[in-house]
Amino acid sequence: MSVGIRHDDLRRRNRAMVLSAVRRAGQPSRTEIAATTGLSHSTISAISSDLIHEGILAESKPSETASLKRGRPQVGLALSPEAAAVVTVVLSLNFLSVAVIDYAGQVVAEEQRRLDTLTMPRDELIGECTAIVRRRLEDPDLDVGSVARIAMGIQGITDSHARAMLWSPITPLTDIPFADILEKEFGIPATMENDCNMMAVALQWRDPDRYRDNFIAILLSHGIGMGLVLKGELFTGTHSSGGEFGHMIHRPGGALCRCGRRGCVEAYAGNYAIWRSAMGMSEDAEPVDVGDAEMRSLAAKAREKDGPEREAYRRAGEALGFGLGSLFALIDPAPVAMVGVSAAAFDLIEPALREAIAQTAGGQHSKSISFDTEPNELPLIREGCAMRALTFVDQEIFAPGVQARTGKQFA
Amino acid sequence: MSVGIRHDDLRRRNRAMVLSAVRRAGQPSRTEIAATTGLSHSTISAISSDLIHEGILAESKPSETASLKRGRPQVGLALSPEAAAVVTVVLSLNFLSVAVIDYAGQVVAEEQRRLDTLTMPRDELIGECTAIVRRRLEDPDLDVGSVARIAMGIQGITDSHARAMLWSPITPLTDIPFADILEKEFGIPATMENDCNMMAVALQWRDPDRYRDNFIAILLSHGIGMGLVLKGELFTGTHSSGGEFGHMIHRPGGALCRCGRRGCVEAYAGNYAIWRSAMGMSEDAEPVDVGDAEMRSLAAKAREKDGPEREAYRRAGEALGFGLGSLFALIDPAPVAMVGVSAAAFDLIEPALREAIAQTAGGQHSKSISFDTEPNELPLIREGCAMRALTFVDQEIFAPGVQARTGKQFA
DNA sequence: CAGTATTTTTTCGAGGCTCGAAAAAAAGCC
DNA sequence: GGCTTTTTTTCGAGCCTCGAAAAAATACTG
Repeated sequence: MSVGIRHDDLRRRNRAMVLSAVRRAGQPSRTEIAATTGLSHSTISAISSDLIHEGILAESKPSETASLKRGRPQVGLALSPEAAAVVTVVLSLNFLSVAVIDYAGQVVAEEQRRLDTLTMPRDELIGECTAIVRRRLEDPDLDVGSVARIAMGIQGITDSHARAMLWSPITPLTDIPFADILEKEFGIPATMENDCNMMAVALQWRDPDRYRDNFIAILLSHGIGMGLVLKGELFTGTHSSGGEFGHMIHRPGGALCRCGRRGCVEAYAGNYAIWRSAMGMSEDAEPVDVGDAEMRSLAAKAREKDGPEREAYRRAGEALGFGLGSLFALIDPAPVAMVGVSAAAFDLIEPALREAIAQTAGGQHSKSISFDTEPNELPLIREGCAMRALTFVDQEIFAPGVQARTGKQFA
Repeated sequence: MSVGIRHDDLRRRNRAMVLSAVRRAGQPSRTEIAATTGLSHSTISAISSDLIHEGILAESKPSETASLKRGRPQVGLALSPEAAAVVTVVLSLNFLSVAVIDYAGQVVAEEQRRLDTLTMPRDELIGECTAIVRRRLEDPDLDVGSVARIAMGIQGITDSHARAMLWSPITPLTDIPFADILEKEFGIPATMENDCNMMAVALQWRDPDRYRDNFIAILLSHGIGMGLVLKGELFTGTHSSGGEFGHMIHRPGGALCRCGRRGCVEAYAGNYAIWRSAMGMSEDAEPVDVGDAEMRSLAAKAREKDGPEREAYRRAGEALGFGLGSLFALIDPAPVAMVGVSAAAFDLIEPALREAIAQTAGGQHSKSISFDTEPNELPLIREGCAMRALTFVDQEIFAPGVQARTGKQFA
């Protein structure tokens, strides 16, 4: 049951609102903030004065176009970079990447590392993750505010509380409580996020006009993943991280999927599935890892001439189309972003995909569905993790209950 | 962008919260309301005193068990029946039913009518709907507060603003703006709701323990419909009313569906599909209407001995299972209520359904998924419409901005 | 049966928040 | 340099919620 609004919540929520408006708009003036939040000028003045005194916001020079206008120039408000910092950790197949990001969202330090995730034992994998974070945090050159949050992203299934990796294609290991591990190791609140969800979060910040209330981010990589935003909010399941779009059933009893079941969308559209089909292998053949370079040359071959390679992409498009069609039957069509190495081959996938969608209930407006492609998923995932961590700081650290705020103010 | 909280909103929201607590709990005392809302006793005292003076709430005798306890007995607060009234209109195949309901949720008048919806011309269908409402409203015996809302429910697709019927299986007519028609005719705000969504709303009120945050209501009738509640809120699409579960693709290119496409879940699990299959007709045969009595005797035959009837139900279960499995891959498993005439034959459907789910990604916890059945959909739909209309009154009429409230208070 | 204990509800003053109006500030314009 | 325009701050008023204390209404106890 939702809870009543107490009097103290008022200021707390409006503080969060102001911070959110500044993060979104970049350097809005107090007047602009008043307009977007619907609060009065006096309230915005009071809140921003507080935030400036607390070192969370800073006044910046008026924007360059300001000199054209008549009256008193607007003073832009910006996030104070040194107010806090966050750390992002992205663990993907054979690759680990960490970044330290200031409160204004700028990357101030980073480190990347290749490692063999598929064969690494549990302790070693965890050890690599904590070690790389420790190196960045203990770097004497690092000059940021106190680190307030760690957000880790991983391909696979995470639990619904964003605490643990339950299963991932990058390692045979399961149920690693990364959030707890990082919190215990560094004493900093941490979360474990699903990669596709972070892609969706990043898209929402990168292009809010296109990706606002309802959209879908699909990862076309070794596996097929999905991040779904509905009504402006990330949709995550009640038990696990999010939609297992790749494991919707395309053909009951069909091709063998990495998950062990048959007929999943991924068993037709994952890299290994496209490869398997292009090589003329059986649909029952065990999934194998295919490198990005191989996939790119496969796509080149498919573009060159009609043959089993092109047919493999066509079948991938068909599977994705039926999957999307079923999804659209449930949630109404929405913009789609295709991310990952096979998104670079979307020209080979799109025709069959559109044809399949058109045969489904969700395909009534199939022509109006627009697709965007982004071949490189890692920057998106990192960006999503960063924004996730930063908005947490905005809302939970810098706009807490009154007690905590005054505590900080006079400490 | 979400908007800041203005000072006046505070009281408005807390009033709404109190009304909601009373509607949910029945006859809670002020102390109980304070506990569930988290507001202080003084605030609850002030708000409920207002609401009582405005005639919206009334004190009722303490509950019978009160006499056991020691101190001052709790005074129950109840919704004042005469504070307002709402009207529900449910239009289904060959059947029109209207009820007038008081603010406390009791039916105070009703009328039902058989009519031939499939052949009726547009004007006549609209005319019947407005006429039956007019008769109930103008009945001199009717003794209720002013009617504040009309909620109409219909099987089929409604637009996302709950204003119009876009398409319905009960009539060849399309795009009837019932909400506008009713508003214009009676000067009372009206909405046009989807039947399955209303079933879900009703279930949430009937059994809040079982149907709270995430659950699914599936209508097994001529067509297959779904009402979906996620995070405690009805999920409706952005363009149309809700999930077209029945038109998810079960077998690409498969059996002919009423919608004209092929392979939809409905083309295997709708009454007409079960009938078609049981009678040994082709999967391409045109869908025909099958009466409830025929369906019941079909189910009886299927229970009696193994044969084409039993096989037809088995195939229906398989289609429903794969559809549910795909859905659960996206949203995590949740309790399911099967409603409608074929829900009475769920014993015939369930084994194949569970088997199909177990083969899908959503089926990991398939044994834990629980099904409930309710053969009669009409009472549920009406109840959902009633609650929808009443909660609208709670929130929009009795907890409006400050101006309107004081206006009402002193008028 | 009167006094005490217990629980619910109301009252009352304090503190905090937002708002509107007016004032102050900071420019460009003439 | 005065006037206009726009932004920002200041200030008093009005609400709202809260906590503490008081009042109300009952059961228990000897």
